[in-house]
Amino acid sequence: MSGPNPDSPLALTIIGPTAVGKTQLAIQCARELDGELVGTDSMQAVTGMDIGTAKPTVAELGDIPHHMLDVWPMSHRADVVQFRDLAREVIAGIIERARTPIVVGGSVLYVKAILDQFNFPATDPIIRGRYEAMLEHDGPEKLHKLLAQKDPVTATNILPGNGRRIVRALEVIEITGEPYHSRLPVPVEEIPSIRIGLDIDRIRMDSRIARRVDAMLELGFIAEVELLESEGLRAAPTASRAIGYSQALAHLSGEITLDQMREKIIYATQKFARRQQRWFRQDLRIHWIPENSADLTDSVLVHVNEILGTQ
RNA sequence: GGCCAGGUAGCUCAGUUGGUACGAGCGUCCGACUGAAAAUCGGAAGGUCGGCGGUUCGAUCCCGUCCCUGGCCA
Repeated sequence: MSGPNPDSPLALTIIGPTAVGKTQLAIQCARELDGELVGTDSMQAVTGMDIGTAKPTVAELGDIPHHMLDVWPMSHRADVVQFRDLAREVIAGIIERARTPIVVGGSVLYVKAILDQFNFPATDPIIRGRYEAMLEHDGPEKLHKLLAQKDPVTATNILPGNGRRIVRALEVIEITGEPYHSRLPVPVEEIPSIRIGLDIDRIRMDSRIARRVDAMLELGFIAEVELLESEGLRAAPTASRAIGYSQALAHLSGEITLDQMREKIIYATQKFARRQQRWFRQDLRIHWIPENSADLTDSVLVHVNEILGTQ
């Protein structure tokens, strides 16, 4: 297989629900395409959250660089814009080195934000904080009424119970003085990319997830959470809510048994994977390949060459 | 074998003092989604209310009987 055409730098993107084997495939593709991996996972971005996020290990990666891991301390609140800007810098660097960026993930909004044109209105912690306090105090319905006064169109696009989105809409309106336009944009590529989706059937997916959770427990997941807890995990806005970690914290404080924790983590992960699949299904640019193909990497490379050949 | 409790949506259970099940949570499916997205929120589908007989104008609810589950006693 030949490498990418240096005259038309193209990123490869590998997506799919959790635990399908994206990382492994990405590593193999990186070997074939002289690539470097770019993570798009909001939780793998956090230092110290390793086992529970199935973060690729040094042993797995070998000499393949994997960017966008461990870019945030645990106490950091995840931030799409910051992540997108960092990731785009990283991708530009890879292209400059005449290598292939291989985007792997993960968090759908992050993938979209990085690869497509995606402008986020500004944010302001003070204004946000004020509306969050109001949400806490008055509940979402009251805030929704306020939103309806300031921006009736947006109010009809956000359901009255969705406090989170109402707060953000009010924040943006106050900062910009304009309506919020809370509609997702029609995707326009910012970074040209071949998108590969790893397809998996439900039954296999569910059992892979269950096995992965058990493997995490064997690898010492609980000990990892205990360590993070001692470093302040409970107070971390994003990290404390990660699947697995939140259940482990509940177990460590005696709310649930180890078995219950295991069950809950598996369920939550399966639910998450379903949500991811629903997201991905909407993106018609994705070329789907069954995860259990005998020659997965080759299938990807064939597709890549087809695309490059037609340019 | 006897006694008690229970058999209502895929699961855990509400409920109807007899008049077409206001069911709930979870799951499932579907949808929304712009600075916490492993987040946040919404919609829909699903039930001959254990079987069979009886009483009644009418039974998921009353009576009889059978089956099943759990507990206690032998």
